[in-house]
Amino acid sequence: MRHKEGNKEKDIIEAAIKCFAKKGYHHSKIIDIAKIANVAVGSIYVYYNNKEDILIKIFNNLWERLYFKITNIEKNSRLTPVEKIDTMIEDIFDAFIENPNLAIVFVNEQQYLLKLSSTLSNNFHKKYLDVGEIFIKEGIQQNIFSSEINSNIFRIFILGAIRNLLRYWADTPVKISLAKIKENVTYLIRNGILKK
Amino acid sequence: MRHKEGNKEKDIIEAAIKCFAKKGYHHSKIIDIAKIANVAVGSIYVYYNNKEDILIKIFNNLWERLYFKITNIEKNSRLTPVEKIDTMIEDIFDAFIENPNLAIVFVNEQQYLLKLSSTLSNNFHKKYLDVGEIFIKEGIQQNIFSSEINSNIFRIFILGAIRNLLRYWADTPVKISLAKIKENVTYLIRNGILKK
DNA sequence: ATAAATTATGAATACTTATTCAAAAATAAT
DNA sequence: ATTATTTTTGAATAAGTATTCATAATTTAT
Repeated sequence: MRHKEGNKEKDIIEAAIKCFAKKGYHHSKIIDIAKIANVAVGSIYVYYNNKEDILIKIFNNLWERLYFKITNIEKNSRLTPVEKIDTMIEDIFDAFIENPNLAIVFVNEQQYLLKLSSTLSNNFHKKYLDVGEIFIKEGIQQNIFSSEINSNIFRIFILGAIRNLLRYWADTPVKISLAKIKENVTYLIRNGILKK
Repeated sequence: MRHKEGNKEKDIIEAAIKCFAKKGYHHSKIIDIAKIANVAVGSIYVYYNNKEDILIKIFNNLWERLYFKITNIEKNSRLTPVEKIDTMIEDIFDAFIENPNLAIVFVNEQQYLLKLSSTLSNNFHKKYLDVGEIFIKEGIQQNIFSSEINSNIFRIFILGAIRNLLRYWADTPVKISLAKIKENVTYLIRNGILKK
């Protein structure tokens, strides 16, 4: 049996991330992706059902990795709720440090994808959010977080804030360091803007 | 000279908002918009240069209105920096209360548009952000806000958070009231999650 | 009432682009 | 070396859809 030499499947998905980041999903043409990946147009359809399928797989990979990390945080009973949220935020930032293009695709196409991915069987994105909400509830139960906070609203609040910052950072990586952003986010979440 | 009876220009832009909200910009067809607006396909091209032009005008209208409001806040010297930010947040939420569809279009297409609108002459969006940043700097200068906060990061942080909450709210208006969301956002920005 | 000007129409056009598939190339098995 | 199997290819196909424009309808002016 013939054994594949290169890894076209991987080449294609990496090319797609580059292309989607640069032009956006809807403006990326299959032929663009093929050129970046150095394969023929037809080859893409050997490894993926269609264009949408590529995007779905990009996201599923990402959320699977993040879900793996958050379950590790959850298992670590020595961490306080504050530390859990800090670590969770750190993991999200870290996931994008190695791949700014992925960050851009994430912030731009995530919403479009939610409509499709909700039908997927292993929805790592949903699972991830559920664990995140548990952390907030723990903090409130343990009387560490203010009980005035609605955990659902907070979850959406914080993810939106991070997403927007990542987009900004990914677009202009020179202007400000991700470490600085991470620091500010952690501070703002803990203390808000008012001076103590 | 002939005088227009109805207002097709307005009908079209309102139909476009509905359609973009429901299907997304890229999946909305000109013929869809024409049907909703009760006009012929050709009429759309009488009032707008092309499909993109409609989207650009939707956003320009929105940011123009918000810019008008924020300049009024700026002029009101009796307000403290905290009150200014509170009012600013309130205005953003209010702008979408009357038109949930506009909120959906805003959160979904804003990013795609930034690439185009940056070339526009009256960029109300940019002007708006600049005034917002002034409020933060005032607060830090007057020693009311923590000086650990980077005003640029905060601006992006807070707008991202609001955008994400609006999207959530617009998608599921029954689950949670906008008033409740607004309340939580104000609280979080002031105090963070930690109990005092 | 007629002409002039304006506004509205939608079938036809032109263009883009995702997807297919028959054939070729590359590799493995005999 | 020959055959079988797998992988790759890209021109051709198919489908969709933004935009145009000649014509019609409507309103205003004379």
